[in-house]
Amino acid sequence: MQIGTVAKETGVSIDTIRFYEKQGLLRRQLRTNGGFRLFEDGDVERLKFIRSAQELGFSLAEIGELLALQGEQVAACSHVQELLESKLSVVREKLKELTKLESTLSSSLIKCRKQARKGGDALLESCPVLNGIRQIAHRKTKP
Amino acid sequence: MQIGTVAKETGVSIDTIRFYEKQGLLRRQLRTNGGFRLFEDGDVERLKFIRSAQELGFSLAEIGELLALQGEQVAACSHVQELLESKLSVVREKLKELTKLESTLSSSLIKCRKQARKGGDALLESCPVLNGIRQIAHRKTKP
DNA sequence: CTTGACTCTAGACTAAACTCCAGAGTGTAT
DNA sequence: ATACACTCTGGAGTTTAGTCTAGAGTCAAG
Repeated sequence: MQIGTVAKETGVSIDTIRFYEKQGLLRRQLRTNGGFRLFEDGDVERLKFIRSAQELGFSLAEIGELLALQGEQVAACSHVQELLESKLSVVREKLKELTKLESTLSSSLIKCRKQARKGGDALLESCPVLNGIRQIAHRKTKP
Repeated sequence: MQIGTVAKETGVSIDTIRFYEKQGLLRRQLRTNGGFRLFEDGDVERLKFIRSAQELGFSLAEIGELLALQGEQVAACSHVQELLESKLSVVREKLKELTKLESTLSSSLIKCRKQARKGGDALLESCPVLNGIRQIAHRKTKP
């Protein structure tokens, strides 16, 4: 498979694929005699993994670590265990924050819809969401 | 109030305040004869609003929209609603994937602990996972 | 009036994560 | 064997959200 095909298959641009290779997220590829990179299915998987980890808010550097952890062989090594533990706590922290955010947003949305159904009666300062954010800003008044 | 005071009060740096002004998130401030910016309580509120909206995952551009909407009560709500809806769906998608990752990582960790209890800590040097991470770390050691 | 803390501007710089480009070479269908 | 799509490299440019700098000016106190 050459780079254009991989790009189409993963939705990751050619430039980005080369960039990832440079960053060490993909191994240096096999090449044709002429120097064209040759990819296999594993590389496509890897790219997809990178993309989804990214959507979860991991940086490329972190994804590099995660990729290293993806190896099946969970080694008998306490350092690895530590690493897993810290990654996991990061993930759980993110989960918590996102959950909080989800509920804030969805309750705002409910208020917003309610307001919309009421029609244009309450004009002044009527958007509950904006008011809500204002309140948050106010609550956090700290030195 | 001058800029340093506002910075202290909001936790937003002086540079950042000037940057926000340039970006149109704060109005062009009144000035002293000498050209020093003069701020009022409203500006502090606005900055706090910006900060909390940011924590909810809004970009500065989006925050600019939110701020602009504060004047026009009627149109505001429906536009805010749109923003909210799209934010919310992104957040929910992330939550789903993060949950998946959480379970992957935690099951790896369980395997890892099991292995550790079997007493295989001797092979620290040959741990493939660590080596992988070391390589990345090495790459990142820049001149 | 001088000091010292503060502020001004324009513009350069940073980090991450791409994205684009020129100019050259490669692969393949006809 | 030539056209044409594809790929190569190194390096420059982009975006977001700031951060930093130099060199000049301002303000309040002593």
